[in-house]
Formats: sequence, C-alpha cells, structure tokens
Amino acid sequence: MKKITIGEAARRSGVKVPTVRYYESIGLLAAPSRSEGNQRSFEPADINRLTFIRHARELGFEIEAIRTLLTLQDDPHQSCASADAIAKARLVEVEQRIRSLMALKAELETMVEGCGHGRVDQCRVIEVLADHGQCTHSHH
Amino acid sequence: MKKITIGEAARRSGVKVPTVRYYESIGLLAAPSRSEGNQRSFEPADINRLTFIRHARELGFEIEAIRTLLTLQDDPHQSCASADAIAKARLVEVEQRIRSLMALKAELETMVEGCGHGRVDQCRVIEVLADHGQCTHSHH
DNA sequence: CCTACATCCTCTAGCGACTAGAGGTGCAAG
DNA sequence: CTTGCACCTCTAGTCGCTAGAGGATGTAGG
Repeated sequence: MKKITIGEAARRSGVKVPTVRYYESIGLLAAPSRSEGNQRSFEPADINRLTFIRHARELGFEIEAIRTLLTLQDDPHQSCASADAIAKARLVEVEQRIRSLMALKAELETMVEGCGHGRVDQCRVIEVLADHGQCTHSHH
Repeated sequence: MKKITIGEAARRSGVKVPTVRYYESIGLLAAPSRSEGNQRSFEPADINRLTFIRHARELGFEIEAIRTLLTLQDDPHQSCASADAIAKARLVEVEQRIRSLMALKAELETMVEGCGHGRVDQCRVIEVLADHGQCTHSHH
C-alpha cells in the first residue's frame, strides 16, 4: 500500500490542500495516519470522501448538511429519508434562488437598457437604485 | 426639524439597526450628528441613502460597488459609464449564476426522483454525491 | 554526502457582511 | 421614581475557507 500525500489527495479529489486540512480540523474527515516525519498519509477511501464533500459543496450543501449526509453514507442500512429531506430542502432553496435571480436579471436589464450613456442625472442605474418604487419586483 | 433616531431610520429604510451602525463604521454612511445624550440623529437624506444601499444589496451588489455607485450619485454631473459598467458586470454574474443554478436544479431533481425512500444503499441522493461521473453536468 | 527545491507541518490572522452579546446610558410614560 | 425600551460602545462570533509566517521533511541531481 503506497502512501497518499496531502498534495496527491488534493489533486485526486479536487479539494485544495489547506481545505483538506480544514475539513480534518472540523471533523468532516477522519485524521489520517502519519508518516515517520509527521506527514499525513491518506487511504483511497479518504479520496472518495473528499470527492463526495467537494461535489456536495459544489451543489451548495452546507457543511452541516454534508456531515449528516456522510453519516448516512457511512451506514447504508439506515433509511434514506434524511438524505431525501436534505436534498429536497436544497431543491426548494435553489428554486427560490432561481426565481429571485430571474427577477433581479429583469431589473438589471431595465437599468442597463435605460442608461443612455450620458450623465448620472439621466441614468436609470442610479435612479432605479435610489427609488425602489420603480422596481419590476416589489418585495423579497 | 424633528430628530430621526436610529430605530426610526432602520424602520424607514429597511436596514437593521446594527447594520446602520456597521455602514457608518465602514464609511458608507456619513456619521450623523448626535443628540445631547450622544444618540444618533439622522436626516431624511440618510434614509434615502440607506434605502439605496439596501436595494443595491438586495440586487447582490458588493459593498465596494455600492461605494462607487454612491459617489456617482453624489455627483450627478459625472458620466454614468461606471454605473453602467458595474450594472452590466453584475448582469453577467447573475446570468452565469442562473445558468449554474438551473444545472444544479436538474441534478437535485434527478437525485430526489431517484430516491426510492428505502435504505441508503439504494438511494440516488447519496449515490450521485459519491460518484460525480453520474452527474447531469460535468464541470464548473 | 551535500545542496537545492518542492512539499509538507502548525499556527495565527484575514476575508465579506454582518450578527450576537455584554455591560452600560438615555428617555418617555405612568 | 421607577419601569422598561431603545440607545450607546466594544468585542467576538458566524461561514467556509484562504493567506502568510516560520520551520521541518522528502526527493532528485551533482
């Protein structure tokens, strides 16, 4: 069994070196064994776990949600209801975020289109920001 | 001229009290005059400025961008090219963010649909996270 | 064996944009 | 006069890293 250094683990998982150490420090990743010279030596399973974490982070899951998902993964005989609930909650969040970004996009487009490239006192960018009543959406 | 307390300013602008003080501390809002008892006393113009800031924050502009927008607002004879550039950059960011959230939404939907509500070892939520190769999108 | 250099180690501090809490003061109503 | 809320300052905490200091280790070439 060849030793996997932290740099190698980082490369293989796509998680940066300081971030790997950070995940260890918050207990998301078990502390690996060490070499004679005190350097971390990872197992292939650690790479999988790091990849799992990276992917979940890319999907916008928070660290605490990932912690729950990882304990579920560690015990495959449990019900997946929690995992399902976490993913569903995240889906609702994402849908909400998309809706609000769409409204935002419309508002920004109005601002940019309305800007006659003249002076500030004719500029819709400033104007729209100054007066919320002119928004295409009214509330958050 | 009636004095506007920080609580009143907060209610009228929609910015929270500690956040108003925070904006003052970072120089986004000029320090208002004080009452005899050392309490902040705001002007109507401050409410406008706070509303402007809140709205810009809701649109996702960063504090430094808002600082620039505010200096533009303060001098209406300037060219609005900077304001336009800031809004355009923000629009590009928002469009990018919407695209990636749509991909994300699709991926989360696959996960949630695939979950048979049984045990974790049959759960697509965990499975998809564990194996990035199964994603509907491949890269970020 | 020595040196150069990349990589590793720990530790602390910083980022953005607030938010929370401690411990104290001001002010208006009853 | 007392109750109670709103205000004051200050520090520290949040999240998820990221950067940097200052030193040790590991490896490849000469």
